[in-house]
Amino acid sequence: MKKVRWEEIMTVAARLFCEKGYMATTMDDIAAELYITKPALYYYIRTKHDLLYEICEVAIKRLMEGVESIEASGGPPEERFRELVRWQINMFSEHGDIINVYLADESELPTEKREYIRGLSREYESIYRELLRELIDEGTFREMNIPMAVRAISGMCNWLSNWYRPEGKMTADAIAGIFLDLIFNGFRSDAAMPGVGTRVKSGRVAKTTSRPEAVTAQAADRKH
Amino acid sequence: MKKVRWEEIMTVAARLFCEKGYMATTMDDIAAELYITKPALYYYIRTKHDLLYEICEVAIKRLMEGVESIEASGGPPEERFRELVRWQINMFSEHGDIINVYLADESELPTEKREYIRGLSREYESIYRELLRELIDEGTFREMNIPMAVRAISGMCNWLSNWYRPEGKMTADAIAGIFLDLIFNGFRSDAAMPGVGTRVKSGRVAKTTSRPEAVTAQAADRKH
DNA sequence: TTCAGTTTACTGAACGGTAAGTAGAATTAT
DNA sequence: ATAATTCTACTTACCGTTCAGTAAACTGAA
Repeated sequence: MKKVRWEEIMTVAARLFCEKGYMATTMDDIAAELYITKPALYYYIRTKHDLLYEICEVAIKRLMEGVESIEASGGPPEERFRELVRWQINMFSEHGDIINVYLADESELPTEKREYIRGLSREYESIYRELLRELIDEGTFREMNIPMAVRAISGMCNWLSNWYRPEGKMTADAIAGIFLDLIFNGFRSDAAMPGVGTRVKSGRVAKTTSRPEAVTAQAADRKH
Repeated sequence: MKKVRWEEIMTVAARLFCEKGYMATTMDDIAAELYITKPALYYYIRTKHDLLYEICEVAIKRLMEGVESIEASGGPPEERFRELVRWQINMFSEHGDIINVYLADESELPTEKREYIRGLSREYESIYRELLRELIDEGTFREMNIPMAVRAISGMCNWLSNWYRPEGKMTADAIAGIFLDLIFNGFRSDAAMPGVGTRVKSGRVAKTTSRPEAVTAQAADRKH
């Protein structure tokens, strides 16, 4: 079955692009990993760029799928927001190769395909902005510069590509939990509120805290 | 003067690596930009990797310089933390090319040099962790998973490499102001606090808020 | 016999890097 | 002061290698 083989090729290509980078991976590398020759590889694909394009498309579409099903769930904004962050961070453990390739090498795509992918990614961002708007309107979040807040949150999440290891101590869910705790409960201590002195070790507000989670997690870079 | 020419070469190389990526930039590209031939370029440098290495080293060292002078200033932890975030974000406007190359292509360095650079970057991170520790100990911040909080903050800041344009509407200072506001004052609305309604809008501590800043800022990617 | 899937053998272009040579300015010797 | 020498800053021409991609022949199963 051709489809099966094609998916194997995509998986291997994504892994190698992720490990070494798109430009540094040769078609011979990919072929060798599949125990075939380079021309055999070209029997299934047209160009190297196509490979990258398919990977990026799968990545952004998988991101969108999650977003759409969360939006369709009709839950309260806060829960939808939490689900969204969890989904995005989960991508790094469930589909690490493709999301890392997408984040690192999307810029290597030929202009037209790159613009198409970026269009999808703008759609994705706009959902984040709308959700933040809802959260502000319902009074959960305060007024803020929405595009900048989205960039801050995206940055926290997407930066996982620079340190997260699936085999590490921190699970994606644990990371999402900590990040959401920081977003919803802030960094500041209750005791730091002007006025009273002693710290109340987050009385009730922050009971979704992260404390029990491992306090360390090793880092090491992805590209060898 | 040879030093002068060498600095020109570094500047041009950083710009091209930033625009097209290290791997996609050829030595002829760099030479052409300097109106000389490739061998003339090799009169000044040893290898292509050296070029990348020097750029990364300048980037991380400039980051460290700032950190050290801030630490030496002996100000209160909160002010040092704010200065640190401002310094880091300012790197993107003052030395955008080198920091972007450092963040994007450091992984292309040959093993030994890469490890040296990563050692420096670990030192840099540990300063962040220590500062967070101080902030917690003095009661400004609550107990938290420090390494994860550092990653969240680094992510917010370093993600600038994916959307910040120096010629855009948002200045580095404005961005730092917004991010610091989010970190110190959180996302959550005062009204959303359970129990009692109004919270003191952090009397003095947080009057550096971002609200008046532009609510939008265009994004577009760096690599052509 | 057919044909999907594969191989061997190759092309053309581009790459990082080098060898060898040189114009002209700077330095030294006479 | 001038002639001889050395040095800086390059150039032309090229090497060895690697790359994406292809033509055409082969193989084994239905």
